[in-house]
This record gives sequence, C-alpha cells and structure tokens, in this order.
Amino acid sequence: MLSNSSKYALKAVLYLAIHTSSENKILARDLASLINVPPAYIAKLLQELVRKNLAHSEKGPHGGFYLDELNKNEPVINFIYAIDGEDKLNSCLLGLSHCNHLNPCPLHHLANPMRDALLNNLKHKCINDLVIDIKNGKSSLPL
Amino acid sequence: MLSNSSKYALKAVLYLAIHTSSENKILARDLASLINVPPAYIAKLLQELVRKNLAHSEKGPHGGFYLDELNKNEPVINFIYAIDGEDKLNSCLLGLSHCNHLNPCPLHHLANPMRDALLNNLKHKCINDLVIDIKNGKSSLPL
DNA sequence: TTATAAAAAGATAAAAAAATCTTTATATAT
DNA sequence: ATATATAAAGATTTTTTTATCTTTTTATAA
Repeated sequence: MLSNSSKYALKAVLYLAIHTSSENKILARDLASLINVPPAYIAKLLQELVRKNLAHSEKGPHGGFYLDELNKNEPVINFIYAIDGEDKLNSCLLGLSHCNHLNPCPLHHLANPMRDALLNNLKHKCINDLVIDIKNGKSSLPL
Repeated sequence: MLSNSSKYALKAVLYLAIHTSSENKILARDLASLINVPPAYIAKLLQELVRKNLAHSEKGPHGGFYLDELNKNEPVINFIYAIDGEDKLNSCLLGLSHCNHLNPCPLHHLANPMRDALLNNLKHKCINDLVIDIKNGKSSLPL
C-alpha cells in the first residue's frame, strides 16, 4: 500500500509536527533514532519534502528540520504523493490501465469504494488533525 | 497494495475460472499471452497455487493448468495470501508492530475501517462471484 | 577569516522483487 | 520402449527499492 519510504516520511512528519517549529528544529540523526528509521534514509526523504515545500530545513550550526504552520495544514495525502508518486495509490488493483468506473475490472466494485473512501480521508485530513487525535488520546505514538 | 505477483496470479485465476476445467486445460504460455504476463513468471505463480491447492495442473501432452469447482469457490483473498503472504494486507499502514484497535497508530482511524471492509469483501467473494459479474456485464475483461 | 556544524547532492552498495533460463520429472502417444 | 509435450524445480539475471557513504554547500560563531 505505502512504500517504506512513505511510511518513514509520515512518521518523520508526525514527529516534526508535534515537536518542531522554526524556533525549535531537530537534527536528522536525532529524529532518525526517535522514530526508528535509518538516519541517512530519513535525511534523504526530508530533503525531498523540503524541495517540494512540505517541510523546512536550515543548514549550519543550530540548523535542522522543522514544519511550519502551512506544512502542518497540508493534507496527509500530499506527503504520500511527494514520496511515492500519485499512481501508486490511484492505479487499478489489477494494474489494468483501461480500468475505470465505466469499464471496471473484476475487482473494481469490490475494492474501489473503500479505496475512494480512504483517498478522501487522506485528502481531507491534514497532519495537524492527526496530531490533535494524538493529543486527545485517540491515537498513539511511539513511532 | 498488491504485488505484481498477486496481480498476475489473480488475472490468471480469473481467466482459468472462465475458460478452463479438468477437460479443458490451458498451457502456461498461452495463458501468459492472453493475460499479458511474462510466460515464465506466470508458470511459477501457477505452480505455487497448485502446491497450495488453489489450482490444478497436468504434465505431459494435453497437460496444462485449470481450476476445478472447489478452486472457483475459493475466496479471492486466499489467492492473494498464497502469493503475497498474510502480513502484506494486514500490517499497520505505518508499519508499526504495536498498532491495533486498542493502541491505534495515528493513521489507524483514518484507514482501518476501509481496510477492514476491503478485507471482508475479499474474504466473502469467491472467484466465481467475480466471474458472474463479468458474465452479467457488471465488470469487464480484457486482462 | 577560519573552524565547525549542519543539510544538500550525488555516488555507491545491499536487499528484495520481478523476470528469465536451464534442468528434471512426468504423462501421453506412437 | 522411445520420442514428445508439458509442468516442476531450481538457478540465475535484471530491475527496483532500500539504505549507506562521500563530497559539497551553506550558515553560524569564535
């Protein structure tokens, strides 16, 4: 469903959303150990998010990664799209390019309503919504 | 979501369900070209399904692969489990081993209802149910 | 201005998944 | 019996994904 890369990126982003701001950054290597992801790997993923304006970074002493308020209000799906591309979540379950609602594949009716509902949630929930759940005890870390 | 291998296997199984029986087998290489899957690859996958009693084969002249009535009545999910293993569809979206309904990860509420509904469909629909849809024009090939 | 601390970029390596090739076993027909 | 057609099994190759390592750039502070 999600690649390792997307999973790691989401874990990182959740951590950043809870614990960082422009005044309070975190080093890639510290973040890595806190969310159980290889340090060099998470650094790469964060660089990609920064390039796509889904996270921020500063170089040099007292530098590090953080999320600003705009980032925290991005829909969850944007982070997945940034790392995995759009096709991964949107393509036909059987990999058929012709499959759509007018020309449904044999698994379409069985799976698409759920997929659409999931995509809808991912599009309408932002990172901050997930953080609110965590703070209300509706979901939990650690990552 | 599904590996290439599972997608290929499901396409093969659907074809076999519609077009084969113990009196009417098909060669791996013929099936391969009909469903657009590499011949050596589909042969391997079918061998795995045969080993797990989800399909049948006969060697030698007039041999080939086919599904019997029991196979056609297997739930769709069994073919996926046979190829991808059970974990792939059941593990936490973020890959967290501790995640469950009592200790939900931040994506759990957002995704699990849909995943459960999908799994339920895959468990309760058998291959023949999909074939009936195709025959009624509710879904369509080619594969 | 120099040293240092950090991310960015790019190159490389390792592991897993996808795909193919070769050999063996088995059934059928001649 | 022998030749042939097929799946089964196993080995190998290729591609993709995952992960790491090295070098460069940039910002800070002494």
